[in-house]
Amino acid sequence: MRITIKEIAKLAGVSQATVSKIINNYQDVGEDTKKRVLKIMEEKGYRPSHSAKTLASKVTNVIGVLYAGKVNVGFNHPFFVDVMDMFKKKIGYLGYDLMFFSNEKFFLDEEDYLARCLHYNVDGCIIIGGEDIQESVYDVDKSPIPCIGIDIKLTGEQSGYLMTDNYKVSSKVVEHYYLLGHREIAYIGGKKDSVIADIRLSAFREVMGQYGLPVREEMVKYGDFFEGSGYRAMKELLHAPVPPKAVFAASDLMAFGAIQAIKEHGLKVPDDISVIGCDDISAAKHIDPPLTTVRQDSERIGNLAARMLFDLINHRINSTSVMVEPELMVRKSSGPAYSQTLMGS
Amino acid sequence: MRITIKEIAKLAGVSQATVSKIINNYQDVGEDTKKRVLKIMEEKGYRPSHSAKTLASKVTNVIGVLYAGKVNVGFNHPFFVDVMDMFKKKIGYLGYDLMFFSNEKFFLDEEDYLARCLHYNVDGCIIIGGEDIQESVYDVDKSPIPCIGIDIKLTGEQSGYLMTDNYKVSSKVVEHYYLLGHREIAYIGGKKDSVIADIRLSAFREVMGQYGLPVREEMVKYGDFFEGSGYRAMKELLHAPVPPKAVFAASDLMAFGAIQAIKEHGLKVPDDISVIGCDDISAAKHIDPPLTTVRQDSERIGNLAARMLFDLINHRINSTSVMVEPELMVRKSSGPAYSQTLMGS
DNA sequence: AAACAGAACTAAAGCGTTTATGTAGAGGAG
DNA sequence: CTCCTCTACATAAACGCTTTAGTTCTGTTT
Repeated sequence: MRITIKEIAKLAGVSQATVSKIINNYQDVGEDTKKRVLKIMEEKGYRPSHSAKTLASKVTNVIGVLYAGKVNVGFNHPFFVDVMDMFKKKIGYLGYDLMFFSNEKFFLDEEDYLARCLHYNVDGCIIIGGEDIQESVYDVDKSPIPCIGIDIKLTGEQSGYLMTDNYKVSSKVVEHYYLLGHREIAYIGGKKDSVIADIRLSAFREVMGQYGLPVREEMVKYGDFFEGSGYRAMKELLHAPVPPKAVFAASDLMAFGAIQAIKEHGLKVPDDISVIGCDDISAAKHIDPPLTTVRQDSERIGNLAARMLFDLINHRINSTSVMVEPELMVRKSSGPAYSQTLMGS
Repeated sequence: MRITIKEIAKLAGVSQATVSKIINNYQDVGEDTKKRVLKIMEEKGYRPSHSAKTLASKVTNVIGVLYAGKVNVGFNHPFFVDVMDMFKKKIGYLGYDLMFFSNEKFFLDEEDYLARCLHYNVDGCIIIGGEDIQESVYDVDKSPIPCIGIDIKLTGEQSGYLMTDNYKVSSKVVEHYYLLGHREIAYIGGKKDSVIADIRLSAFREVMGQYGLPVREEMVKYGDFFEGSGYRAMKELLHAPVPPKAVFAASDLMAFGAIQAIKEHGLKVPDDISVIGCDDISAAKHIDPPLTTVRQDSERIGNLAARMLFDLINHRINSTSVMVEPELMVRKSSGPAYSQTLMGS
């Protein structure tokens, strides 16, 4: 059936050990035997068995990919997809393949992430955060398995994490609006219990304070990151006694909803009201007007994640965390505070 | 270190075989021993070793995911991402995990897909097509490993494939335009050597013929599926002696480019020129005007792929292929042929 | 010439499972 | 009471690789 080391050894007239050593680049093998054995392997189409190798050596060269959220953000989350794309490239280059664990039932336990990791004996894993984290992911954080979290704080001995500096997300938006002359900014946030939304909101409040700007509570709304909630929040804002002239939505989709609401209200973006989103999803630059938004550096995060995980696995570093700077993509949906007045005068 | 069957067996006072049988639900084990052993496994936190199990049984419960294209479409291809998302859910439910092979160097060979599959001993694999297929994927098609191709024709004994019915893609667009009164339709296709683009174009020609409509060669342009090429193609079309009133672009991004070109030319969509795209990417409904486009049923494809692969693995079916019907998403970018004239009169 | 060192290789145990084969004991048929 | 059939287990080999601890041989040193 399968061509094994044993057969190669027999054909080459050497021992299994020698063949194994050739495969693994040991030094104590003669040049000529090496050539002869390699030739036979080539001819016979020898393929090493991953399971046998793993069983014997305990090394898999496999990285587990865990989605920690209760709702399966899966593949189609714009930010995580970009991160993973880069991560896969980098970690692949370093010699690892990726294992995606199914979210469905597993041996004995339903959502036992650690069990999955131990089962496959992964060399390390990457944990994708998000909202509504399942507690059981922290079991692998605490285990000796090296792991890197994206948008989730891992504090284990062999863990590290990466996330966008969400404080800077808010501060860049506030600064941009401030420079455009805006003095009041409305905020459409994510779910109240979302960690990230929380950081952004408190950063927003803090930075506003630094610029000496007030934050009226009626100017703060909560959505769910999706379009409809942005639409509804904006409707409410438009019906406030003094509607805002500048809005910061914590996701692009909510910003889309907000723009829709503004248009329906007979106003123009950005002439009457400026809107800034967050994420820079691909649609952002195609809508009307092209959306000013905050872009997370997903490439850099994916790249760093791969490198950090590699170093963690090889004991080159200890537990670390890094905050990655976001970038403000200035497009057409944000404009000066008084353009309307100026045009009207 | 690791808790093994052996230890469980010793603790329970039974043989390894008995423990193994309990894990694998064999019938010849007494109820009370079963309970006792399960309890001990639970207490000791026993986790089966995948590699040992695989080595002994030859079954991995792992599906390999192969991207067959030379350019790494990776995770962020809108259509394939949706397909994979559904596929992962379904196949996970059936008890399989997913292995993504890195595109980078591998043992001995650079791009030897079959080697990867044999190395990991996958139970089956899913092959993601696209443009510029690497010949070596057909090695696994021809091998006894069950595989399902998405947008790639696999004809092996243990293979099957799924793709959108690209004939219908063209025919639905032509029919829609025909019903709106259009009699001439311009076509902006993909790369000349792209299989899928080719099917769509010849289907376009054929269906146009069925409706008795002419296809002037100057109304057929080739792009590369990206925005810029759609923009350039449209520019050319606009400068034709008789510019078209209806355009079918073989990708949404090219449609975006075309719309941009039309706007810059001082014309309106759809009043002056109608545009239809293909893919229904998320941005399509957000642009101005919302794009009429053809949607591939990625959920259905992912779902079917999982089921077919499962049946192939378990010898419930033989080689099969299915064409999945696309859906025309009618939005605002396509309108009646003579609206301009009507409005002008 | 004896002793030794290093290079090139081998033997065999071990990794954690599965599984074919074997067997002890209980119960039923004759 | 013996023989047979089940049931409920046990034994041990096998899976394909790695790795430790040798072993053999060649060449150098004293």
